[in-house]
Parts: sequence; structure tokens; C-alpha cells
Amino acid sequence: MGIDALDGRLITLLDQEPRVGVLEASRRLGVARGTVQARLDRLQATGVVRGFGPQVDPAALGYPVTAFATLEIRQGQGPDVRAHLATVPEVLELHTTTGEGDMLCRLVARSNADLQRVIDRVVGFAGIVRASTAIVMENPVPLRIIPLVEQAAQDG
Amino acid sequence: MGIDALDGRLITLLDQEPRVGVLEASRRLGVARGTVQARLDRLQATGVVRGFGPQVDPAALGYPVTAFATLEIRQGQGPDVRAHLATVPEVLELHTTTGEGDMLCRLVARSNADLQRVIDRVVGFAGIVRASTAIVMENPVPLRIIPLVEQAAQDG
DNA sequence: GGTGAAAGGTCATTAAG
DNA sequence: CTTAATGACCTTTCACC
Repeated sequence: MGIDALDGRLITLLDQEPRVGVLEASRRLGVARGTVQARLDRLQATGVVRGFGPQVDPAALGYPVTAFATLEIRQGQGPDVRAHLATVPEVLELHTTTGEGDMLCRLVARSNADLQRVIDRVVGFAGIVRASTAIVMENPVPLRIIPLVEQAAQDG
Repeated sequence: MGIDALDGRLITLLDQEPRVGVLEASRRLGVARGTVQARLDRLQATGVVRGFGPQVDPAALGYPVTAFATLEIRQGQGPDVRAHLATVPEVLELHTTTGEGDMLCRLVARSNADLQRVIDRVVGFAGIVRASTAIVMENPVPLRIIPLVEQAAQDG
């Protein structure tokens, strides 16, 4: 189920330099070309590596404001609310959670003023009882995975 | 500053089928290969496309539990708390926010029981006054960017 | 290991803002 | 006049059998 040290080094290498091909990777890692290909195939087959899609920066797209909204949902309205939020482009992800609220979603907007428009659109739905928004000021730790990969590689 | 329709189609294509090369992409989009290369270079130069790193699934790595923790920080301890959280592999991202708490972080764990260990490590730091955790049950909208890209492409 | 294919670069030409 | 797109050609490099 897990990954080993070589898998970890391979993922780390691909993360730092996505351009490197299988051949170049085998040289860097000091293993045979076939080994790298087999590892890569296995990592993708087991779902550890989902793919190599483009990493897009919302800020560079013109959406520099990020916020997290905690939503309280009217009983039984969950499915409707999900469908509604899925139609809003500025909703980058949505989770159902335990705790204070029922859902947590990540939003982006063109400005603080524009965020109001986005929130209005998000909460402008009968199934949503209440919304609490936290605007992101800084992002000391951007979304990362490498430390976890190395941890998993050590565990076996 | 923004992106046009061709940029949008290119990003969408790369997102759906990351394997397609520049040549294949040019065929699919009905433009010259050099055009695709120029667009790609420009998208990366402007930071819209950060790169093509591997998309790793924490669940497949053995960390199926995700949670969001809202942290309240003691005045002036922000920098120390950031440094502390950056050393915890299970902390996938960290934001400073307005609103109820001072920081919001995304955590993963091997199990609900393991989550307790992670939280203990996260909050086991003098600068953190209080922590409120929301465990993710479902993820109706996984982290996405394409709808926003298409929105941005339409706007010009 | 060999081979067909593609990436990446340069260039002149043409089109469009 | 500046910017962008195109098609051609070339060399290096890689992926696949």
C-alpha cells in the first residue's frame, strides 16, 4: 500500500523538475531506466500520482483574493446546496464537515469588493441558513505534499 | 494581463489530458505548433501556469482523513507558530485569516485516531491559545480550477 | 540497444492590432 | 510599427518496442 524511499525520491524529483523525462530521472536517481518507468506506472496505477496536470495560480488569473466560508445548511438541503455551489466558478473546493458548520468551501475573488458578489451568489440560496467567512491574508505554507511523501516513504 | 479563449482551451486540454505534447495540442486546437509553444511559455512566464508537477493523492499515500483546524494565536507569536507548523508534514497548507481565528490549516492523518496525534502535535506549542477542528466527511467539489479558467477566458 | 517521433530552437513570411 | 501566428527546417533527446 505504501511507497518506499525510491518512490519518494522519484516524486520529489518530479515535483521539483517536472520537465525531466524518464531517462533523465533514471540518471539522477542512479537506477535503471526500466525501474523508473515501472515505478511511475505503479504510482499512477495505485492512484498515488493522479497525473501531471497544469498547476494554475488563481492570483495570476486575476483572482488574488482567497477566502474560506463555513456554511450552515438547512436539514435535507445538502444535495441541493452542493449542486448550487458546483455551478459557481469561484468555488474552488467544497467539503462537508463535522463541527460548527456543515460545509466548508474555498472561494476566490477579483478583489475584496468582488468577494462580496461571490459570497452573495454563494449564500443566495434557500438551503443555506448562515455563512461565516474568513478572508485569507497571508499563506505561510502553500499547498504542499512533499513533506508528507517523505514521511510516507520513511514509514515504508 | 488576462488570458484569451485560446489560452483557456489550452489549459483545459492540458488539464484533461496532461500527456498530450505540444504537437498534439496544436493539432487538437487547430493552430500552429509554435503558437502553442509561445502560449505555454507566456502562461508560465506570467505565472498563470506554475508548472506540471505530480498531483499526489494523500489518501493513496495512507492518509485518508482530512481536517481543517482554526487556530487562535497569542499576540506576537505568529512567526513562531508558522515555523512550528511548517515542520509538521501532515500540515498541507496554512493561511492567516481575518475572522474568528487567526490561522486556518489543512491537516491529513492516517485515521481518526491518528488525527488526535496530529492535532496534539500541531497545538502542542505555547503560541497557540485555542484550536477548533472540522473533520472532512465528503468532498463534493474537489480542488478545481477549470471553471475559473473558463470564466477568466471569457472576461478577456 | 535501435528507431521512429517529438520537443525545442531559429528563421522568413504574413497578418492583425 | 509592434506583436503574434504560421510553416519550414534542423538538431537533440526521449519513449517505446
